[in-house]
Amino acid sequence: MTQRGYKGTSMEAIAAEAGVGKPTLYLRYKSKEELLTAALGLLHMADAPALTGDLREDLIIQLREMRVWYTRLSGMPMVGLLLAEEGERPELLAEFRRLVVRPRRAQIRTAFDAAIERGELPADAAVDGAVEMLVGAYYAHYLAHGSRFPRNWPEAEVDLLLAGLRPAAKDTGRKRRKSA
Amino acid sequence: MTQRGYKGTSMEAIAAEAGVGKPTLYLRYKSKEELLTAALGLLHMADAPALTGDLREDLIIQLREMRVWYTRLSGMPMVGLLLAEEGERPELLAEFRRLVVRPRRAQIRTAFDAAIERGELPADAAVDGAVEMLVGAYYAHYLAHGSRFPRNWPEAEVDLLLAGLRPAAKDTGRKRRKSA
Amino acid sequence: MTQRGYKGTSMEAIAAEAGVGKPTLYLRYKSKEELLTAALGLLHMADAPALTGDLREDLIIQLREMRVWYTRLSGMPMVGLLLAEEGERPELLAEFRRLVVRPRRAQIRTAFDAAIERGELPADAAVDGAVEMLVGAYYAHYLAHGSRFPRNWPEAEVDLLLAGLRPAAKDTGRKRRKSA
Amino acid sequence: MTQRGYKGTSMEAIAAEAGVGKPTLYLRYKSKEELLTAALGLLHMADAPALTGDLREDLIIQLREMRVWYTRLSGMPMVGLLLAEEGERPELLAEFRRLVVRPRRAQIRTAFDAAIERGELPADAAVDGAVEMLVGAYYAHYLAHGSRFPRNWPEAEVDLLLAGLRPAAKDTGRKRRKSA
DNA sequence: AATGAATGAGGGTTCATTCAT
DNA sequence: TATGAATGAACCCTCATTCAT
Repeated sequence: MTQRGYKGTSMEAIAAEAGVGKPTLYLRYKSKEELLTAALGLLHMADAPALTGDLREDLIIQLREMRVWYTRLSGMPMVGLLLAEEGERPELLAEFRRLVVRPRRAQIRTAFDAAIERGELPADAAVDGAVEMLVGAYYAHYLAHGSRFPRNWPEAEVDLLLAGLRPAAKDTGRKRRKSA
Repeated sequence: MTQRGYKGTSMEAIAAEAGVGKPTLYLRYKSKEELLTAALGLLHMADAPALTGDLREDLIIQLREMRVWYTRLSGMPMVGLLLAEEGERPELLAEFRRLVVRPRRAQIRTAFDAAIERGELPADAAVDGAVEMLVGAYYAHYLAHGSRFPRNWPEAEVDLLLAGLRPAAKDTGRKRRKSA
Repeated sequence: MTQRGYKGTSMEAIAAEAGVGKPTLYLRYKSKEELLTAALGLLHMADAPALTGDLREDLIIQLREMRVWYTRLSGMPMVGLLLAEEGERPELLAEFRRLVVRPRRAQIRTAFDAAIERGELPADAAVDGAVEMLVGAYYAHYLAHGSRFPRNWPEAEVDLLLAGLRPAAKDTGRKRRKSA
Repeated sequence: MTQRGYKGTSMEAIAAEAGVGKPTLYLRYKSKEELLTAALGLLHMADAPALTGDLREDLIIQLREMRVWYTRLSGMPMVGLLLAEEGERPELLAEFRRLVVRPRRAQIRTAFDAAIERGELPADAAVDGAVEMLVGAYYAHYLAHGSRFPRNWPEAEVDLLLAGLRPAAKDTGRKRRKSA
């Protein structure tokens, strides 16, 4: 389903893939919409990885996981589907938010919160904005370049986020220019 | 078209919206695909706004424009469509990249480059990554919260990007916590 | 189907005639072409009638059967369809050759071969040409006069073929002038 | 038109081929049907070739011409079209009969009649049947084998017709077995 | 509980035909 | 006289959905 759009995904195909007859699907789900909503439920995220005690490390891990998750589950085509269908079927996107978007953000926030607790970050750090930039960079990169990411992509993003562009005093030396 | 996915967008509907008969569409476009590709061509971006000489200001203007553009043109449902259909019709996404994604990035880069020239930023600043985070934040926010953005969203994002999360010495005072 | 040309034969019409819905046809046949090809398969010829031991009699029986077959199955419109569509869909004509044309010719040849074996005909008789003239006369008559044939048409054709036009010595008395 | 069936021939194509706009066709012909009927009128046959004084020769010439005519004008697909459409548009076949079938038969008859006059054939020879067999052999051969004819096909057919299969007394030596 | 068979509705596309010029 | 542009109707085909078993 995640590959061909809402209309492009046929009950026939779903039934065939599941090895059952079409009417059987209707025993369990009242309609295609209900079935797809339920199918989203299978997209549970992995449990949060243990925190390492180092914010940079934690964020890199999160980005890596995010990339893996999206790659494995054809996440971007699916997100596309949800965005495209939002006007007609907002529950699908809502469900995705509940099951994927919010949990992922919560995980990342946890890393930030731990850093704040450790005093690594000020208590009023713009955590929400930071989360948005981190995960957003993934979407932006995908949209611009497709599914190929440079190997050190998570590190580069995290370093950039943490240090900011404008060197407050001296360059930390971590920043790199990305090509492409 | 931008609201219902490739399969969900019927020539019938397009024709009706245009106030013409279906065959009339086929006078101008050989197929649905051609029509949609051509439709993407109408999504030209506005010309780059003049640079103000202040990087922060320039970036904020860019983000504001981006938001306006996406809002007016139902950009996110359309991006969704392109992502969802990428597997089947990659030319559509490619065209969108050519017409929208790359030009927008180029505009933003111009602002960064000017800042570098002015000495506001080091010559090796991670401009690509920064661009990706800025525009990505838009996608991420939309995906998480829909089309409603806080009024000061551009400022918040830009400040965060420029200063970074980790205060080099003392807080600049510009950062704010966003409230979801 | 046999009445209106390939393009003129609509799945809708076929479905209606069969008393089912259009999609039902697609359950059994992947496309219109497949359906028509399969429909040709139903045109099996009857088994060869037993040989009588008299060539003239055998040929007359064959021609009679041919006429009945074509009349009953709207054979000429169908042949027309196949000829008309040969450029676009040569498999249809090929199938017809396999299922109808060749078997009929084989049956008629059998009668000739038996006659040769009995010594009624010389071993080098132009059997192929004779077959072609016999069945061809049917097509020619239909093309010139439509589906109405004189009652003694088979006899007249056969006698003419067997004796030839040019009386070798004495008229056999069997030939008759046909009246258009 | 002769290549693609009634429905398969579009006014668009005809207009394009004629180098005019579609509406122009409607100035001259009230409908597609009328246009096609008129188009049949262009299929005039060549004038009858002069008689040679030898029946066999004359018939061979006729068959040769027939073959050339049909080959050049895609006659068989056209005949197919007419037969296929007979149920719906009998005028087309009627016109073809008037313009082509009957004139050709008349020409062939002329050859026979001359032979009768010369005393080469008995006055009551089955001329109609003979004509039918000659031209029919063309159709039958085409139907069975397509547009490829053996080089000596006219001679073989004529000889067979004139002498008949059954040797009245002695083989004339002209008959040949055709292969395929 | 499960399904093979059936279908109404609709999609993209093409065609003969007609306006408006 | 000629045509570019438009269209109603129809065609092939697919899909979500439902019977009948």
